Amino acid sequence: MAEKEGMCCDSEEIHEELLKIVNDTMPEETELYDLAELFKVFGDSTRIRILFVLFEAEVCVCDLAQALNMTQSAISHQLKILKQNKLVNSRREGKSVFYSLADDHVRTIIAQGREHIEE
Amino acid sequence: MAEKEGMCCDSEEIHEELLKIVNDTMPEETELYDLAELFKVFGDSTRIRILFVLFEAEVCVCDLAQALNMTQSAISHQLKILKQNKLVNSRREGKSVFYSLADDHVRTIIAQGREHIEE
DNA sequence: CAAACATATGAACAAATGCTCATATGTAAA
DNA sequence: TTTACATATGAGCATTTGTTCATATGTTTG
Repeated sequence: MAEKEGMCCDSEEIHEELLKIVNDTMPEETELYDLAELFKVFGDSTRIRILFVLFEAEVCVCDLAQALNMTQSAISHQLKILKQNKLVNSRREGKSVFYSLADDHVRTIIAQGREHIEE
Repeated sequence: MAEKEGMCCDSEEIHEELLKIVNDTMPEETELYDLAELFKVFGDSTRIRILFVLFEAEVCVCDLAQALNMTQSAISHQLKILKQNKLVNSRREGKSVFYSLADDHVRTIIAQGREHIEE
């Protein structure tokens, strides 16, 4: 067999097999990107805190800002990201907009995360 | 009752109740930070791809680099982050270092993420 | 309609992030 | 010990990200 560029670890069979398995089981490029994008949303403590508030109740923007002691603008920007990624829903009631959790995956994902860091 | 600074939405009782609930159920500052830190790790498609390879087998660094068509250095940097957050373990065998999944929370978290984006 | 309130949004800026490049460390073979 | 291979790591750089500030949009009330 001709030498292959980039071979390493002195193994040859394992590479082929590994590459085959990876090709078979690795999700599509776009799914990988979407997955990373989703977790990026959970990767900010402000958004995590917003979600913890929404675990308890449906809350309007200014209440969120007050509960988390942050600017209305900062909260609003983050809510937009949460909504774009379908983690929250919004409902207008008069001048206020109330936000709530979109589905239970959010709870599950965060619960698993907590389990992990508690070891 | 004296007017409170920062009141909003023309409600008063709800605020107090909300703030109480939030104080009771919101995790500690450090846990929130750690949680966000953990999800940040999942929030990069390179690291996600590494994890998908490790779902299938214990793999050494250069094989990972080859399978994902990336630099050894880039992979090594990301593996360090994965290891710091206890998502992977490593084991030295001669010149090579083999990486493997640390525990099943990783699988669960990613599985939940996939479910979410598939709606 | 105008004024007040609640929310959304664009620009700007500082901080964090991921890759590359060069090089250091660690291990095995000659 | 020297050489070669596998991995780790620090510095530098371009990109992304979260907040602030100013302002726009949307809604209710006077």
